[in-house]
Amino acid sequence: MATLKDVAKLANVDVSTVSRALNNTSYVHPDTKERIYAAAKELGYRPNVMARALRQGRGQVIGVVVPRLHMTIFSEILQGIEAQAQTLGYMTTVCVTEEDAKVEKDRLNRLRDSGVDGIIIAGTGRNGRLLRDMQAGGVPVVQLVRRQELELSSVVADYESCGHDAVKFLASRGCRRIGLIAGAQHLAPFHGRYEGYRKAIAELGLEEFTSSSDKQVNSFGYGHECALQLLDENPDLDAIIACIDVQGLGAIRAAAERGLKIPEQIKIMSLTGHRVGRMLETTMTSMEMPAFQMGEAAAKLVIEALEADPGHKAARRHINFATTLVEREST
Amino acid sequence: MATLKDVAKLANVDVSTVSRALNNTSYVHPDTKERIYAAAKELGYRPNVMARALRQGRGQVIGVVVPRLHMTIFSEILQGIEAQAQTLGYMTTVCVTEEDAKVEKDRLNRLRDSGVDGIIIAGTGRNGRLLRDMQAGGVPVVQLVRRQELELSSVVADYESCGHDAVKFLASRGCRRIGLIAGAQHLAPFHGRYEGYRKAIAELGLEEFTSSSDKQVNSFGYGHECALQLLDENPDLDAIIACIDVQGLGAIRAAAERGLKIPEQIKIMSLTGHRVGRMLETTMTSMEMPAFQMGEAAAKLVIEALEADPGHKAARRHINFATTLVEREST
DNA sequence: TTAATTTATACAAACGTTTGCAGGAGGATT
DNA sequence: AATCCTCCTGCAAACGTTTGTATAAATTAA
Repeated sequence: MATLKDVAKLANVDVSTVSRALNNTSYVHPDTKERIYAAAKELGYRPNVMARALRQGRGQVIGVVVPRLHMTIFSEILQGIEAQAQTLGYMTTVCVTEEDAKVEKDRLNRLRDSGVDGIIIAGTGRNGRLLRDMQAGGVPVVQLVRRQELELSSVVADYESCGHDAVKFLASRGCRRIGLIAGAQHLAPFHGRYEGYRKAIAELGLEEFTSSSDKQVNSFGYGHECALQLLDENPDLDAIIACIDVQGLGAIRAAAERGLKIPEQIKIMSLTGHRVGRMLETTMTSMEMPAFQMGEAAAKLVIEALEADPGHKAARRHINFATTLVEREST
Repeated sequence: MATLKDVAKLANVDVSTVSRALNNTSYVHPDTKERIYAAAKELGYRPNVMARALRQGRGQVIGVVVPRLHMTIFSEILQGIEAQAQTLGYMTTVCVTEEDAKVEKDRLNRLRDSGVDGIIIAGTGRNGRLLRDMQAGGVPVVQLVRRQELELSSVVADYESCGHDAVKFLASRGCRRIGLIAGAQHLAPFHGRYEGYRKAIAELGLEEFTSSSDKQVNSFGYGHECALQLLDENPDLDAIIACIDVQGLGAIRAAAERGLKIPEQIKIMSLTGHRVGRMLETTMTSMEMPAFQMGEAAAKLVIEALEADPGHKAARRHINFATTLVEREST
């Protein structure tokens, strides 16, 4: 691998001049520049990212921390992050926590040690202190999907209106006994959706039906179990709202097991569409989240923060994406 | 951030001694060691990964290149890679190519420049030269899912027997007119499955029915279009094999659109289960691929290669995972 | 014409590690 | 008593950049 030194030797100048020429960072005589470019090209010179990182104290990398990828919205968001980061010249390193706060802590420390310039995290909510420290230490942090610390920037969807609109929509379709698979209330997205649900139900003068479980919240099983519970306790339910798609699939299964026809006897919808809904046999109505764009936004946010002012003094920003209802066969 | 120098000063020794003590890389007097540990702890010392990377020429990072993540087997494989890499002390940086050879080339170069120690790639097959160069240049490369260069190690599933077994299975269920959604023949997994299909069909003395499209191969639309074509050209088809789950979903939709009952009138199965099958309304029979384990294997392979011998002289290894048939309601 | 400015280049330090080499102290072996 | 290990530590170089400072030449301003 050719180094700056090699190029300098070939072009008959000092390494500093080569550096300045290649980075356009100071005056360099056009002729010299020419010679340097030629030399660099001839040697196939490519700057050593590690050396640059050491010198500059940052390595053009952003760290992404998610609970999991498979069968979740995060795989799509990650694609958005990666695409945007690449176009801005950054690499993306990803850590999967399996929703374990210990693992999350460890990964965050590793990321910091490895010198990432910024962090995007869909967290467990139990490492707020560490995250604030990192932000204070000059590594901007953007919260993804789950907003947990107001002191940190975030990119989320409007969960409350999402839950609210879903109820209103179902009511407009004639539903009066609407259940919610509530999800983990300590996580903002689930809590927000519940709030929206609750308010809409109150506004309409209806009764609340909710259910939760201590299974892994991002799963088919969670939806299945909760839906069964809802249906068994309230046989006259006419709609079930699931917070995420895989839960919705579980609910569909549960309805089938109880011999209920969708959508005639019961309507089912999801509040976090990630385009699975339209692939099903009975396509599922859902509030679609612009996952890819949310990823792009998060990447843009964190990179702007770290490039704009190294002192991270910029005000925190909270970006709220609207969700759009897509009606399909399940309602 | 405390540096080695700070620790050295506090412990009253030279930085080199601190380095050796902390890395257990040479004799250090127990008392001195004690002092050094104490000093390091007091200062909250954490080694600077970038400096170490520069010095050692490698940064404990492996690069992963995939065509996409969302709704594909790669999101699960990536989880396996990440988990294994982390336990072996490596970070994972991920690049998404969208199946574009130009993008792939660019990402590979960026990865190389940024000093990754190894690469795991599910590639387009059009950058073989570059990949071989990288391997020759000391950066081990492992091909993932798609084996394209025999000179490089690989982790794949046994596609041929997968296609073969599927046909045999369907035949055992009484099917005689079995169609295949063939996929992109320039990609090994699809080609292999076709070969298995072809051979089994021949052994059974049956007729071949295949279909392909020039849509994005990893999609619902691909499966849908191909299935419609198969069904319209051969109304008496009694089974359709899709290479991957999302294609299978498309095929199910297509069958429904043609008014065919599953599994009575037509059986449908997928050859790359990634656990979507069991969540559907009509659960889908599929050859399940141990995606997570394949990811783990790939990570282990690439890390062993780079740690075992820096000269990368080790023989290439090809790991072939068996797939297991899981029968569900669609057959 | 002289002083001030701009342009162009080189020197050298720094970023924080790891590591080859040298050397001192002490014990064991000849 | 000389030699040879083993244990322990420090010095200094190196990894490949970026960047502050110095300086010389060319240009402009006064």
